[in-house]
Amino acid sequence: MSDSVQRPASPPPRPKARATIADVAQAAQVSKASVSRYLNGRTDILAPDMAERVQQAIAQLNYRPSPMAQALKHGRTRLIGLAVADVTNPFSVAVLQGAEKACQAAGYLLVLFNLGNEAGRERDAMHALSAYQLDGMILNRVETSAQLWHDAQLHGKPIVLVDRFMEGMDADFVTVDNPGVIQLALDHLQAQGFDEVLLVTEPIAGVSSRTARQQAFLRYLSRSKVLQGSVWESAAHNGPQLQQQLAQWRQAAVQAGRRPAVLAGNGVASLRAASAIHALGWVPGQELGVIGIDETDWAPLVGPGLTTVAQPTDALGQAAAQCLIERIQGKHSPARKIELPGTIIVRGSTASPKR
Amino acid sequence: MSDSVQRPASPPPRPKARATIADVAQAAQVSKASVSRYLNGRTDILAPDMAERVQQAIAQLNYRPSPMAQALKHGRTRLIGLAVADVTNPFSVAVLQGAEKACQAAGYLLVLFNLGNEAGRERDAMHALSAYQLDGMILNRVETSAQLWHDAQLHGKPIVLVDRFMEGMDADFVTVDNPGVIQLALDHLQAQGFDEVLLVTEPIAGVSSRTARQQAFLRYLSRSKVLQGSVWESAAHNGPQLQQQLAQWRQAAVQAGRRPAVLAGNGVASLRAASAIHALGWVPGQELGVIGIDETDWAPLVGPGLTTVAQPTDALGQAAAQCLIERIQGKHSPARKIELPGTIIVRGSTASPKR
DNA sequence: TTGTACGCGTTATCAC
DNA sequence: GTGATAACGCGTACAA
Repeated sequence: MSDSVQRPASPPPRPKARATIADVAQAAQVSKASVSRYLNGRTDILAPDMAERVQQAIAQLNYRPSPMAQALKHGRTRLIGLAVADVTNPFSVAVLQGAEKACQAAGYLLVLFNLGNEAGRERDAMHALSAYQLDGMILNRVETSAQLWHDAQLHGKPIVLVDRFMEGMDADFVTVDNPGVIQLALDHLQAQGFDEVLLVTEPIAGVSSRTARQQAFLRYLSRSKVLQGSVWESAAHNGPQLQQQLAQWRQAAVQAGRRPAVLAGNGVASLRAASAIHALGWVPGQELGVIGIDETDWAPLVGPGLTTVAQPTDALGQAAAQCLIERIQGKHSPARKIELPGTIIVRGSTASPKR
Repeated sequence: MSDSVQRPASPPPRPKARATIADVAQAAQVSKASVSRYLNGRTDILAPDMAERVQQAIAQLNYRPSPMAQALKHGRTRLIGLAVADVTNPFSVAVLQGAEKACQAAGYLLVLFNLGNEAGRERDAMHALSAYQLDGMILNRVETSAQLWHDAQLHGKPIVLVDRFMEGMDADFVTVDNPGVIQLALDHLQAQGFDEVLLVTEPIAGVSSRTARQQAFLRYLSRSKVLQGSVWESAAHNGPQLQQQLAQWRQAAVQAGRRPAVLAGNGVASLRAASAIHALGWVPGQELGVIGIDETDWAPLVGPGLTTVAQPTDALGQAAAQCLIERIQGKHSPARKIELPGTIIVRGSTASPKR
């Protein structure tokens, strides 16, 4: 077992260690301070030949400063956290991509936390924020109660909220223009000749984006002369119930001589609604109109294609990240709310109903 | 503009700093060393009353040791990187979830890198591996040429490959059993009465998983008495071309009195194939059989439902992470290859063709 | 212009 | 048993 001997001396476990600033200094025959200055662009206070030697030593040793050590020194890690409710939701991934771009451009590294819809893991994410000294955090999901994590826990680290707001938190908030999205959808349905709309949404449960869409929906209805509608909350695993509800609702509408359409509140709700419709043997655009918020890969494929209102996910992610980075860099201004418009993509599922 | 004044003094920007081990020591009236011992569970070498005081001080100050400082000390960060070719691919996300579970259970934090199918960003990820002193990395995509990053770059950090292997790298490799998956699919097609199969795959381009599936496909055909087939590589944005190819191929098959089916090589290929079929006005299971590797959200919704062979994504992610963690903890053994089986999910798209 | 010395938060080694 | 102290890699006053 001679290979299990542990030499207690300095470099036993890592065969090839990273080059340090000291190594560079030695190779270039200068002091660590000079190397540091070179790295920080203080070349104006450096003799050209020294800069030259340092430059070569760095290249030769393939040296990169250690962000960890830098973090220890002045509290910044150039790490940004992104906590999403559920990576499984394509919306989250799309926002991630946007945020990633902005972070990369600004020299930050994006760290993903998947909260998996579990409240407890949100606390973990907050702990990680301070433990790993992340410079800031983009938060997509959040317990609906604001009090749970006091700002004191953040140690002054900035936070930007995406998609879901929380009353009583003064943090920047980036979201799609929910009333606008609802209006796009309902204007379109109305123009196509539908007049009875069912909003299928995930359980509202205090989630701000769902509340906002529901309220915009109801407000639109209250002002419309022709549109009527109602709301159905579809929980996780009660597909049959949704299916039954859809059947009853449609029958009543048709018997009343109305033209029914379903509006799905987001991508998940769209999937549930499409599944229920599929299970009933219906075809979107045939027995009823269908429109969904959130564009998805599969929207063009089901039936004659699903009409959707796409969120500007990439822009949302970028805006959130840029917003956060400004805060990190010390911008002091009252909390902002950034609202971006959605875009309608018309397909066959909202073809004008036969009279 | 009085609020734009910058105080250059010490604690202006961060109002509330984290508690340090020194704070705890002072509050508990002991030395930092004792606190450290307490934290590392050396309570057997600690006077009970001291332990008590330290315990209280820690609770009172809400103290947590700084992973960064620990990293500086002994090179481990308890951070694991996961570099995926493309977060947009649901397969990546599913693997991520599995890996996350295992990491969480072992007290590691998973950091996601989205390579966005760009070769350059893979180098960035490798740099981050050493710069942020990640303890290891799970790699999904990799430039097809192995030499590009020499092991020297890793500074002895372990790497585990997922889904895509690279010749000449001795790293652990976790993958679905590709020949088994192909066999499941073709056995099923044959049993249903199909005898002319087109494998639609993303461009092979040296990607090991695609190569493996293609080879297994061809091998199966060469041994089968009834099945014939061919391969079509579908590139990113040439939907029309795929569509045209499908039409020609099917017509030839039918004219020869054969029963055609498409086998899509992964989720992305499934989407492309389904789109082309949709654009041709065909229905899966009607004009031709369709089966896809990778289960997707939308598989049940298109036509009579798409038959798929699901990869054990969660298990793949977990296995990869566990594997890596063993390496991190010093396990020395020759590089392993872990192969997990797939599962077939039969739906209407592979209904027996009418004679 | 350049080098020396110290501190960031931890842990490990040594004396006490 | 316990406490001072030296490192880890880096930035930066301060001294030269």
